[in-house]
Amino acid sequence: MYSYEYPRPSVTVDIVVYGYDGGKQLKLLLIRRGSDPFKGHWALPGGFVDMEEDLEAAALRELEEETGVKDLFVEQLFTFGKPGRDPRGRVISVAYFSLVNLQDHPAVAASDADKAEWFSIDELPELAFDHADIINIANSRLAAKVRYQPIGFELLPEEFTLGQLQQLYETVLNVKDGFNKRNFRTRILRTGILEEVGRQQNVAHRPAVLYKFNQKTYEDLAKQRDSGVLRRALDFEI
Amino acid sequence: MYSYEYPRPSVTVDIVVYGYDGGKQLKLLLIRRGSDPFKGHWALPGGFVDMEEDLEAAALRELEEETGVKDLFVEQLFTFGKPGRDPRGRVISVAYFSLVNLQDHPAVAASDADKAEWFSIDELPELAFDHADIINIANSRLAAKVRYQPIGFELLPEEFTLGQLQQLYETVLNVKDGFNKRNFRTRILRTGILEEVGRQQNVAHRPAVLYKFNQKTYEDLAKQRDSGVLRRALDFEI
DNA sequence: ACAAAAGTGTTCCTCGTACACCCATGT
DNA sequence: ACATGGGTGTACGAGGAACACTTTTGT
Repeated sequence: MYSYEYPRPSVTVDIVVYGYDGGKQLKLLLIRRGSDPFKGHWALPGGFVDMEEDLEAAALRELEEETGVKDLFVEQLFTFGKPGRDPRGRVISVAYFSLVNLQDHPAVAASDADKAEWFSIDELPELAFDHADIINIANSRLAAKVRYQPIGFELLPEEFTLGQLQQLYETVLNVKDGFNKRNFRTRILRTGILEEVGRQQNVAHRPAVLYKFNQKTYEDLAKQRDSGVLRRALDFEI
Repeated sequence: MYSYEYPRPSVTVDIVVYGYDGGKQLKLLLIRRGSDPFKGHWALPGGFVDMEEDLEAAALRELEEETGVKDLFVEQLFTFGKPGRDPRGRVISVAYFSLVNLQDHPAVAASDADKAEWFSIDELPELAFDHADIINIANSRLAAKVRYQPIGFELLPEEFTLGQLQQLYETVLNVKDGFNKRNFRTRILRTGILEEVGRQQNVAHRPAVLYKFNQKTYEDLAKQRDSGVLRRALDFEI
C-alpha cells in the first residue's frame, strides 16, 4: 500500500503502430482487451508505466507483451490527460507512434491481451477509451511527417523498387490518380539517398532496379539545415 | 490521505513561453523558485496538475499564478518522464509551448514564485531540474514551426511593417546577413495573408505600409491541403 | 543636402509539371 | 505477339536568387 498527501493520477502509455505490406492500405496494430474496462473491445496496445521505467521503455515493453512486436523505433506522439477519459479514474496517457514493415513484424503473439491483429486503416473496429482520438492525432502526424522525412526507411523492406516506393507514398498520402512517374523518380533520385543494389528477378515485365536507403547520405542531407533538396523531394503537392 | 495498491508518479506541467519585442533576440519567461528543491534557482513556470483539471488548463493556471501572464495560446510540446529527473521522486512533466509579443504580455507579477523575468534566449541563467533539456526541445520545435506556420501572428503586435516581420524571421532563424529584402516581400505578399491597414507616422525615413494578418485567408490557405503557397512563402533556405 | 529605411525592375536559372514515348521480361 | 510495369526525352512556365536601382520621410 502506498499513501500520499495529495491524490495522484495514474500514468499509462499507448502505442500506435503503422504497418505496410506493399498494398493500397496502411495497417494498424490493435489488441482485444482481456479485462475490464472495455473487456472484449479493441484498443491500442499499452498499459501502466512502472515506477522505475522510462516512458519509451514502458511503451516498448507493453507492445511486446501484448502483441509480440519488438525491435522498432518509436517517437512520442502526444499526451492525453482530459479528466474522464478513463472510467477507472484520472489516467494520463503518453501516446507513442511507430512505423514498421509487415514482413519483419508479421504474426502477432497474444499474451497479456486476448488477441492482437493488424487492421486496415480505414476498416477499424470500434475502439475503447479515447483511442479513436489518439489515432486521429497519429494520422495527422503521419501526414505531416511524410513531407519532411523519408518514411520508406521504416515502412519498406530493406530492398525495394521505385514503383513500390511510389505506391507507398500514394497510399500514405491517399491520392487516387497517382503521381507522375517521371517526376517522382527524378525528385527522389536527385537527392542521392537511394543506392542501387540489384535488379528484380522473375517478374513478367522489365525487371526494376532494386534500391536501398543510404542512411548516411540521408543524415548528411538532414544535418545541413535541410538543404531544401530533401524537402523538395518529399513534399508532394496533392 | 490517499492510498493506492500500486505506487503512482506525480504529474506536473511546465511551460516554455517565447516573447518578442522587435529586437534581435527572442526572450524566454523564467521564474525564480521560492521553495525547495532548487530554491533560488531559475526554472520554467509550472507545477502540479490538479485531479479534476485538464493538462492545458493546468499549464495556463500555473503560468498565471507564477508570472501574471495570461490570455495566450499554448500547444503541447513533449512529455518528460525519465526516472530521476526530479529529486522529489518520480515526476512526469508535460511541457507546453507558447509564443507572445512582449508589448501585450509585459510586466510580470510574481506571486507563487519568488520572481519572474524575461531572459534573452542566449543569455539564460543556470536552470533547475532538466529544464535546459526542455528548452532545447522547444527551440527545435520553434525552428520547425517557423517553416510552415506564420509565427508573426503570435509574436508581433497587431499592426507591423514588412521590415519588422523580416527582422523577426531573421531573429528566429538566426541568420546574420539577412534575407534579400526584395524576395522576402514578394514571397510573403504573394500569399495574400497580409492586409494593408495604414502607414507609419513620424519616422525619419519613408514611412512603411502597416499590415495585419488576415486570419481568414490564412485558414483558407492552410485548409486546402497546404496549397504550397504557404510553404513556399515561409520555408526559407538558410 | 543627407541619412535611413521603404520599396521596385529585371535578369538568370533551377525545378516542378505535363505529355509522349521506348524498353525488357514472362506467358 | 502481347501484356505489364520499368524507365526516358523534352518543352514550358512558375518561382527562387541576386543585384542595382528609385522613393519618401525627418533632421
